Amino acid sequence: MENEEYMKNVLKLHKLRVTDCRSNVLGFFMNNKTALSQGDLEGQFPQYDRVTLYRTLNSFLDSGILHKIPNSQGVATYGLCHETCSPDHHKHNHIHFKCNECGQIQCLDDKIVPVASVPEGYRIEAVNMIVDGVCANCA
Amino acid sequence: MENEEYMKNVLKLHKLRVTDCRSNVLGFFMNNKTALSQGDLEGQFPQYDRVTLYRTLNSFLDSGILHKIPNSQGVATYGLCHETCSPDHHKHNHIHFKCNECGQIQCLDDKIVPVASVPEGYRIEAVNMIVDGVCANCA
DNA sequence: TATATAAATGCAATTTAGTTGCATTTATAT
DNA sequence: ATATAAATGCAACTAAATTGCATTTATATA
Repeated sequence: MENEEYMKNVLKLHKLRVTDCRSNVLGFFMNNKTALSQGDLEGQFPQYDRVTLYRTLNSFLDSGILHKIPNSQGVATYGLCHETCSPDHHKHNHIHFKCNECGQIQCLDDKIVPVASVPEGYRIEAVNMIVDGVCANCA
Repeated sequence: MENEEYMKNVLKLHKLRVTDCRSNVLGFFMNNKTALSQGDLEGQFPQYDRVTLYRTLNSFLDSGILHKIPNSQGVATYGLCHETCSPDHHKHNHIHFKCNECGQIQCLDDKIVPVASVPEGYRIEAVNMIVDGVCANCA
């Protein structure tokens, strides 16, 4: 378990009120190397209402603590923002990796998304790269 | 409207039985430059049951006629496979573009996904690149 | 061309993910 | 210490997708 004070500071820095739910959820993300879903939170924190967990995720999204990871449908997954993100300007130029064996989704924070090419007249606002395969643990 | 015979041949080539629903849905995809969702099909084909449309999409996915396009949640969208795909080996090395104005999702068939880099010991099986921005029509 | 059969369809019901409204509780600025 | 704006819990609801089953249909083959 990470330092409780540290969680509080992160929340305050993002202008969020400090509550038990937020501190614990943030700590869970910090101690996890993988992306997490609403379902993961429900499993970990039965003491909090589903709706509260949804709203916690959304407040973290809005404040730039988490980013949503695109996938091929199903459940939404979220990853910690390691770069400095503001609500309306997320910068996630790292690659996301989904292991087809264990199902876990990771942010490859040190793997930069390569430059994308689009047709004449198109404007790029964000680029996401999702790699599917087998992680080192499962290989 | 495309040639009815052509649709039938495509279905037969993918070892699918030829039905009205499948021919019409396939034709709709062929005449559309953009990716389509279940909802798009329901709007276009009120004569078919929702469940039938779901199953049509899934049979097209399984047989390699369509591929699923990753997104940041919401509804699933599907695009025609232009390369030759088999059920378990889809090759979609083109970039997907989502316009934030009109909401349409396109397969940029001639824009190749650049090479991804992953950590030591990771194996790559598929790479998806999704670009968000504004298309030429909306710019 | 007729027919057996495996597959596709339609309908009802269910599951799962996510959202909304509202009363109550709580964090925090003063 | 307290006013108040925000967070929580609960119930109800919406939307997306799935499952089971009876009926219909495509198609292989006799």
